[in-house]
Amino acid sequence: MRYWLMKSEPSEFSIEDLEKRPDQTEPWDGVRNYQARNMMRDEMKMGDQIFFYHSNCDVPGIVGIAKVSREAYPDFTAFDIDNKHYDPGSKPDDPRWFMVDVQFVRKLKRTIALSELKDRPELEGLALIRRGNRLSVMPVSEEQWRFILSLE
DNA sequence: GCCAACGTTGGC
DNA sequence: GCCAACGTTGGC
Repeated sequence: MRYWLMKSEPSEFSIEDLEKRPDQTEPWDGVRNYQARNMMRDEMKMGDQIFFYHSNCDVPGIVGIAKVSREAYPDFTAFDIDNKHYDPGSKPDDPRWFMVDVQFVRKLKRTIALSELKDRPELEGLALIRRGNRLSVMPVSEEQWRFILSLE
């Protein structure tokens, strides 16, 4: 099993929104970055664990845990001309963008803030805190996963 | 293939 | 709201 971190703006979709879904599952649509797409399409497997990260908010940081509940399939929002993630270059018979479904596991007891993660030498290699990083889906090593949970 | 212009992300 | 750091686009 592998570990990941996925970013979402809580004003768009928060961990609370995921928890409130009837089956607590949601398609992770709207990713329009090739690196992030490749990880979802090629590497994320059923049951993989995910840190749910809130970005672009008062206290950016890790707020909860989710897991992969459906492996990659075409992101249908790319086909919908009225959707803000519409991409005319992606066709149903030749899709450009893929997504996975994620399912709520639990909220953390507290937000582990980005500022706190940056202070930890143990997390030096974490993609999230590399300068200029803007990836919305990124891998987390098992060691990093355990260490971050120990901060909770 | 180069690179300037432009758009987006996301912390602050 | 500002702006650094990217990624993408498109003219050449």
